Amino acid sequence: MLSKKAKYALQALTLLTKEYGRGPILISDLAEKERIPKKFLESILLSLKNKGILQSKMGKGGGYLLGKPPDSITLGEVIRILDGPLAPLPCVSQTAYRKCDECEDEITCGIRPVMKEVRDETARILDGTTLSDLLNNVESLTRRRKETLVFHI
Amino acid sequence: MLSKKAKYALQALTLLTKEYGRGPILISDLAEKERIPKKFLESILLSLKNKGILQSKMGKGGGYLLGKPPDSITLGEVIRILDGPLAPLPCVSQTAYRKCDECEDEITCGIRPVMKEVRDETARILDGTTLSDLLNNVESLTRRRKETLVFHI
DNA sequence: TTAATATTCTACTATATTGATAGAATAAAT
DNA sequence: ATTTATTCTATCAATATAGTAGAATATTAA
Repeated sequence: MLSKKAKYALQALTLLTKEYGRGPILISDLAEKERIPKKFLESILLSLKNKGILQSKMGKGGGYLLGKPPDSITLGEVIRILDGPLAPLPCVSQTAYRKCDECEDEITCGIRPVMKEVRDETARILDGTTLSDLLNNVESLTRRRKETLVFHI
Repeated sequence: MLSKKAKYALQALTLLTKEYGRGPILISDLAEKERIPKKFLESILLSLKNKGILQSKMGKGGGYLLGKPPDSITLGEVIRILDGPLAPLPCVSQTAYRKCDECEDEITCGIRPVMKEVRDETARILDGTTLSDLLNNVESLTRRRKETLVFHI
């Protein structure tokens, strides 16, 4: 399961994507609009900043903004920063390989190839989806709902 | 990440698959062979028994055995019992749907369709892989390694 | 029917992770 | 200087994970 940290991050980033190119947004605005505890969001945004996903400006007129174009930021990138590797076992992670501690002999482990496939499919999807895609999703889903509402009047 | 519980379960089940049809195996034998803390394995096997994956026999000559044929037990089934739903968000789980607590409006959430795809691919793989497949993996990997060793003599 | 064997049940305990908060320090703008 | 915001340090509560101890129960066999 995705942690709240990662979920909150994606929510805040979606908002920052919507406002991309229009200057910095306050933490408190993001927190209020997405109903995220402000101090908690603060630490999330800071981690994202330290990894280059976000930029920040201190003082009046300051706040947070995307550190690069939204079509160059993938969900995989963001989730790995907040929740760690996507792989279900350390021994099949591409970005953070580690031997499983219990594992005697990785080469003949029958579980590994299956988990490798899970990690590859997960990475394919999440590394192939950008913040722009996320915003497009929201917009097309919102459009679709409005049409349905009109139809029902 | 898979918990140790689920990993241990799959290791023990692989062994029980190998011995399928040859009567019950002692917890202590499973624990020793797979280097799993015995008391911990005990509780894992009990959960699997309560869900019909395993059968048990008490007393002398007792132990654990598969509750149904190994080609009818999927990894998805086992992992859900020990780690809960496969889905990265409760709102995209097929077997344990719940509304995300923070989520105002699920219908227009841009994250949801992506996570739905992740859960669908994960379920496709894990519900499509059985204990027999796991054992086949081990055996073909072991064969392949032996051939390589011979080649190097 | 008693002893031995093995699972089952109840109840803990330690450690790590998750989700969050408080307050001082620092930087920028006016 | 004052105001505005992020940044840093420290801490905290709740929950989940990993593991342990020991008594209770069921089965077999002598």
